[in-house]
Amino acid sequence: MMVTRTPARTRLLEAADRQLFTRGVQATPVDDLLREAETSAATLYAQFGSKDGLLAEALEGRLANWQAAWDAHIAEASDDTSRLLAIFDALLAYRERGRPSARWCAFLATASEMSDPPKPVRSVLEADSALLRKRLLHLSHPLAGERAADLADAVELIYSGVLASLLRDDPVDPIAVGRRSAAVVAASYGS
Amino acid sequence: MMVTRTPARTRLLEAADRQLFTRGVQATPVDDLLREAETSAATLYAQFGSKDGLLAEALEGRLANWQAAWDAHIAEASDDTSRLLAIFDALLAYRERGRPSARWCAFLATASEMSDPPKPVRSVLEADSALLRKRLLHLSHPLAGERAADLADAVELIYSGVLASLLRDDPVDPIAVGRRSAAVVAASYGS
DNA sequence: TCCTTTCTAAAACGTTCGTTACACTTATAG
DNA sequence: CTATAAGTGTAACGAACGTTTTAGAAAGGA
Repeated sequence: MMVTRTPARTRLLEAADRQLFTRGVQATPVDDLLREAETSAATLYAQFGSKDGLLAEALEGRLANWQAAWDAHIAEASDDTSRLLAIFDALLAYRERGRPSARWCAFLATASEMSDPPKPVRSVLEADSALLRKRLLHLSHPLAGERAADLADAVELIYSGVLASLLRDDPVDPIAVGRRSAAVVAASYGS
Repeated sequence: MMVTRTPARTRLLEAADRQLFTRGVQATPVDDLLREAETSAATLYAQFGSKDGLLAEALEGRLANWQAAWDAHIAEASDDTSRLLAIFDALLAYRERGRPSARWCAFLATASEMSDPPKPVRSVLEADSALLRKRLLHLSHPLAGERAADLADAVELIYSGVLASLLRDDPVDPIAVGRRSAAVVAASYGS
């Protein structure tokens, strides 16, 4: 008799989310994902078509979770500046919650590994960058007016710096450093 | 009769520098390096021991070149602030000069690809991070005094952000954005 | 009961790739 | 000339890995 449990498709996505972005996509063999998900190769290829297909859906899940977390922290913020800086608070909460672990950023890591990603993967990567840029631009407008694009560029760069700093064996907390720097830059637009 | 030409060892290093960091380490087969270097597998393994050995030496070369370029731009700067910001000018010159091309940063890309790099590779990566941190701390001191470490952390993060931004298909010029942001942050320490 | 769908187990295929072995040539030194 | 060392081209090995295949089991609905 088979115990009712979460479907194989979900287990595969969870295993992919946990392994692909910590060990690296190329460094993680399909067999390891199958072992953690306690399923078989046939199921994976029936559900996702390929390893890249599974990767693409795992990235979509990350994007959805991140977008929701960011949303929540924007809603909690009380003034325009903290709404712009909410991205750092969301990142802090996102990483502290044991949720999906990763060495640094699943999207940047994937972009770094695959110089020419297949279409479904590329779409998610572009969607992530687009979301980042669009939201920061929107949040920058009340602070910087016509110069919102410049402020948004600066915050996006600092945010990417926070993520990249996780790759170096840096003792300091990059999220706090990034938030402080972004606050200084944002304040310089408030004249 | 054999024409005297640059030794096979040098050609291999040049080929590695040109291919490993544009296509990715794992994505570049040894055979492609051999083809560009116009040499044979036996020579590579006699000279470098392994593909990772060649990678490590290629990274060492990058580090030496980058250190020299940064040195030169620090020497050219006239005041403390431009000495601290010289890292961005050096990066700009380093990338504009056709020299060694790369998708973003050879060191961060390697760290991202290899979750547990072999010792010689790890050494170069750590040396790069150490050089970055040590120099920025030294250059921050005349500007921020006792708070030099904080300023150095901020500039290092922004610098990493510049590099990471090259991974996104960002239309804006990250080096200029980073230099401006770093200038604002540095100025905030000048009270 | 039969059918359909989903899942499972295991083996095998085909490819790619790092690495090594082998036989041979060239350059330099004694 | 000869001996030694370094370099070269080719081929092959051996392992890892993504993917496919085959055959069968479990579960639910008509």
